[in-house]
Amino acid sequence: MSADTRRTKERSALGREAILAAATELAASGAAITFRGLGSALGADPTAIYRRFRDKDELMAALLDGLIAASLDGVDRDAPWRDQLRSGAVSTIDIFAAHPQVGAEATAISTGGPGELAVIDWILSQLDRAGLDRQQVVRCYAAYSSYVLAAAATMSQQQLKENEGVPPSSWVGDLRAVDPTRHPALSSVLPELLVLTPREVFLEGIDVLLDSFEAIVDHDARA
Amino acid sequence: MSADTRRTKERSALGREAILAAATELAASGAAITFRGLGSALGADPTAIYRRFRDKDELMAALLDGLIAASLDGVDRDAPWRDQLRSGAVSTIDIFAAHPQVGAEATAISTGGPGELAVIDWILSQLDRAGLDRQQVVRCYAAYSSYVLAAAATMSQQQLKENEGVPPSSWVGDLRAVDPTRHPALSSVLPELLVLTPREVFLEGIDVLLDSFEAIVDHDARA
DNA sequence: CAGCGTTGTCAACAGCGTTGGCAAAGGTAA
DNA sequence: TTACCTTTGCCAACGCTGTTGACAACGCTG
Repeated sequence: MSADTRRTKERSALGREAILAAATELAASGAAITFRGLGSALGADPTAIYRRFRDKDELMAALLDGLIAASLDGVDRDAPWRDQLRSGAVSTIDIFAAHPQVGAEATAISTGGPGELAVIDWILSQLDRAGLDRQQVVRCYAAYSSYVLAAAATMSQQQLKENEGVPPSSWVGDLRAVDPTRHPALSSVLPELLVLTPREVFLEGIDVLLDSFEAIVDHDARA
Repeated sequence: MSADTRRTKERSALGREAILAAATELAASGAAITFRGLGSALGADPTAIYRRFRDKDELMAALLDGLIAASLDGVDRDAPWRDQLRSGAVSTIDIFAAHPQVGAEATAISTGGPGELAVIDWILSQLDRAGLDRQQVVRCYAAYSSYVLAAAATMSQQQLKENEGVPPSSWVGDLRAVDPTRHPALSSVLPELLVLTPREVFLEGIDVLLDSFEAIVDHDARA
């Protein structure tokens, strides 16, 4: 209404941030992220988005970068390194599960955005604090980040399926009809497998990974 | 031509296996898997595929199951457990990288097919051979399989991007413009990070994971 | 005032998965 | 043989998607 609120270059209501905010909200609602849906959510023409983003890939990358950045917000930056890395990982998959479309449809792993840079730097500094040398910092960073990102993306897709009506089956599919003679090792631990949820599976992996990091630290401290 | 070649029920050239073979070949060629493209590759109408598969998800799941099963073929089933698990993991990501469309477009992690069952049983029996008890077998299986599958799917997408013309950038995006004051830990190990390829990153993760499994075995043997 | 770059709108295109109707081809029984 | 019925492949069409080019309205600058 009043012209006071707008300053230079604020003539357009459709800035990058407005679009990203609407898209994030859309993703959180569980709806698919489409140009037409996004346009109607913004009260604007769908193609107006092309004035801010070259194509959908760029939009999804920016969206993904925002999610990655948000995964750092819940982390206590004064906690021990292991606690920080674990809570960051948990926070990541929770945010991805809350915005399934972004994680599932984002084709690129690397966003190249500020959020990704901040997270990379944070992971590296935690591993440095742990007492690892340069080479092992890189090695452990690679294992940690590829595991967390890949698992988060995977869980996004699984979450999508559940939202679409597919019943929350066991994370390992339908195993009720497994033949004990053909797959003895499988049928022997079947009860334990069936109760696992994808989230628990992910947490197991993270703990195994962090155990391994600690073992490296201890081993080096001894030498 | 001659009617001798066909026997009972061979009237249709479009069995499930024929479709899957054509789709696998199509995926190996790098082309996108679409009903129309698959139809022309088969010399048949695209919609004929619907007589064998309910929808594209079912087709992709069957395709994925075949790839998973194939990842076991190159493994020496008499080798030590650690060598088997490592070569199985490498074989998995190589096959996924060679058929990027399948890994990238397959929405479901779990195929429910015979290939998946065989691989699950194989992983579990290797971990059992390693000397782990039931609970730890399940725990390590969860970490291993979720890591391998998630990383393989991720590398499929990355491979897709490269095939489409995106230059083979560093696995962690464009980091040349990183500010040392804002991201000190990052810029300190930047040289080591930039030379990493996605494949190396994956292998680092696998070795870290297998190290961790061995540590569990040793720790239990001592107690 | 005139000119220019920016921004939002509109119609349209090609591609995708998917559906229902229809015709031809076996197998089976009278 | 004749008649039927199920299976199988073809065809046209639908609704959805991302994306493009042309066009009009706007604010800034000379």
